[in-house]
Amino acid sequence: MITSKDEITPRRADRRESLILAAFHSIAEQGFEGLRVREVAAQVGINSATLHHYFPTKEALIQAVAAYAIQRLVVTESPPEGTPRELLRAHLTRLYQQMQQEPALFVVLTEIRLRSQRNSAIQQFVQQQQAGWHERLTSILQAGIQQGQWPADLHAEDAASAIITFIEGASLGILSHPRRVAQSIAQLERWLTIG
Amino acid sequence: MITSKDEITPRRADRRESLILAAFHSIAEQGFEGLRVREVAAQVGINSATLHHYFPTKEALIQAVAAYAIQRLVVTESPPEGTPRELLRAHLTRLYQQMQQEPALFVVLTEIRLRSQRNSAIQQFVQQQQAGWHERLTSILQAGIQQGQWPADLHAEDAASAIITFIEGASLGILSHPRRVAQSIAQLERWLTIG
Amino acid sequence: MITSKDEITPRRADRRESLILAAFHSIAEQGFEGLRVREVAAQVGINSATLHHYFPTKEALIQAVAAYAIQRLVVTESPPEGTPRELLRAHLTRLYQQMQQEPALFVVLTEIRLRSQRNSAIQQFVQQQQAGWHERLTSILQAGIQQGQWPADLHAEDAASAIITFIEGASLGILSHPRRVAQSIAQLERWLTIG
Amino acid sequence: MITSKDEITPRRADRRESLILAAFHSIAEQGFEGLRVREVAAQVGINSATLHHYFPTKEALIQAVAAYAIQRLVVTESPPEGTPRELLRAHLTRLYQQMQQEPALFVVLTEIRLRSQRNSAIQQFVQQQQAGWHERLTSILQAGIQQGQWPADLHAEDAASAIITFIEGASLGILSHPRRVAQSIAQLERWLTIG
DNA sequence: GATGAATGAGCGTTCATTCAT
DNA sequence: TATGAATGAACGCTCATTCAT
Repeated sequence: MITSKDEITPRRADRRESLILAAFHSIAEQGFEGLRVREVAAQVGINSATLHHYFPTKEALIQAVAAYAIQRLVVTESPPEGTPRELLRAHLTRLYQQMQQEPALFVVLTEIRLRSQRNSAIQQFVQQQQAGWHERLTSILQAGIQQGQWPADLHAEDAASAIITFIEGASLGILSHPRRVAQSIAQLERWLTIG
Repeated sequence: MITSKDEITPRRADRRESLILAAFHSIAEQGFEGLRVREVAAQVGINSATLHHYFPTKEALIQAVAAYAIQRLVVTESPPEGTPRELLRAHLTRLYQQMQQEPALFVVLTEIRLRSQRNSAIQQFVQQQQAGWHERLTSILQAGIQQGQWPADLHAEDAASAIITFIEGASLGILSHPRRVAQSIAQLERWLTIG
Repeated sequence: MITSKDEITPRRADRRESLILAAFHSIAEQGFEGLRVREVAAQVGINSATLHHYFPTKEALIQAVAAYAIQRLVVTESPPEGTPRELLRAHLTRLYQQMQQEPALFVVLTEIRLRSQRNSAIQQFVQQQQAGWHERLTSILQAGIQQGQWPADLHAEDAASAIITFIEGASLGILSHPRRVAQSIAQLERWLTIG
Repeated sequence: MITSKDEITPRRADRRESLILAAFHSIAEQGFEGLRVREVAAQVGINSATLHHYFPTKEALIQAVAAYAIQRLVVTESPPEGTPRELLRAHLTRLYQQMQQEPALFVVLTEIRLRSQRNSAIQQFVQQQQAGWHERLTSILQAGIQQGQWPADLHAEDAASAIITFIEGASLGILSHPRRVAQSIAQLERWLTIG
């Protein structure tokens, strides 16, 4: 027998997620500047006072969106089978595909990156993600160097940093300059001799 | 002999500039989200009503800041003497120095880039600047290819795009991840064989 | 049994009405020129932000006041028993009594008449009311002519127009020239041979 | 020889008049609500600060407009030749013609009438004008009664009041309901047996 | 007399948040 | 949990008026 109590928790989680998604899309379309608690609540079909039962403050909602967006960008997933070159290629390809399929995610991520400079809670998310991402890229590159797929004088760490910097630049350009981003990715792959 | 009339125009221009600068720093520190006309006016020591004497609306002030910031980032300057490699190297070095000396400019530029996706007036500024920048990079690279400084199979346009994408990523990281940006730049210069 | 739900709507309606009344009196005393939403809200004992809970804009409040004032001036009521002469007499008497009892209503109505020249929403209210009023007056007069209470050569329409014009002039004078209005009404009734 | 001093006074008077006219038209189009000192000044081609050399306050300008408008409506002019009936007929005809030729004057006069209820300075102008007007109408009517042009039981004073009330109602309707005003005037003239 | 610059006071409106129900 | 009502604080902006030049 299902009591109402059994349902409350999943319902609560569902609604939290709906609110995060609604906020996410608001930010994608109007930036943090245009984010309105009332609007987010309305999109989910609830009163804005009710939203505060799920997120005590607007800031809490924003943090949840930040966590959600960052987790959406899977850059430290468990590596599938493949040589380092294949892994790196797959990594970039996957990111670029995601950029094309849901540019909104990358717009939001850039908003978050900018906001992280003034918001320590968000900064932590970002730092963590970037650290893991950098580590993973470095380990792929180092493995490749050891296997002779890249020259021994390639700086694995620097190249990892460059890839991240690059992807962040692409995130910023994907919506307004998609062609430039495509060219950039192609060039990056050539430099990494995985093109 | 200096009459009062001679001074009136410069004074007005001065105050306009002061307001733009104050707004610029507000945006650098708090983003567009945190930009308040009262605060900007106070920073300059005037009443907010007086600010509207110089900028009819907040939006006009924002556009002036955008124009100012974009013009500060000189990426299409008349080329100094040098070979294409030297030119490109100087270009990147100069940008990186500017990033270190005034990271605020790059933070604001990123804010502007983001806002340009929702503001057509700003979008025009950005488009124009990016077009000029891309053109200049391409011409440097093509000249270098012709002179044999870069392999003939280097895609000048793609590389130019990659450099821009890259610098935009660096702009986003310069404040919170300066080390990563430094490594990235070093790697980019190696890829461009100008390191 | 009265549930809270039963009460919510009347409460909301009550407050709306209170606000309309407060705005009405503000207009009566200070004209549209002197109407301040903060003041209206304060008169009702609420924050001005709360007023916007009931009326999204000042203009919406003004329209509600216009509708209220026009509806207060009942000039197209279902006719009570009586001959056309009696009806017309009762009509004028009633209007004059209302002028004396609540001159504020007529002041506000004049403000509305003036504003209707620049405000199409209000213009509609006014046009509708005047059309209905004119029609009713005309039908009373025509009935009277048919019954021989007025000479056959009386222009029912013209007389109806004259009565309306007359009442509007009286509305304008009732506060500052009550004696003149009294004399005017007396004279009008004599001309209509109902005095 | 004409010195600049000789010219200053007439120039000053001219400019004052221009400003009054500009304010008059502003009020006619937008009411007192929409009257802006800056706009009036701009219409005359001067700075709003300069306007304050001619009228110390907005209120002073408004009073000047009130005086101007009231003086424009000549209702106490020295009587031309004619019988009382002819005089009264000419009086009404002239007013109606003026209404058709420059309805703006009557709109402004109604604004002034309304404002006079809250502004003692304007109230004086209005009272004075109305007193003179009423006196003149009464004397015409009384003369006519004495000469047998109107029945002896016509109340001269009441009829004078009625005419004034009537014209004020017509002023309010001339712009939005010209047909109704025309019918009203025709009816009034019939009642006065001057039609 | 004329003006550009400046301002204080105030305006209508917004919005995240609180609270009684 | 859900909400309508309420609010304080603030926002961008307006405007008559003042003042130094």
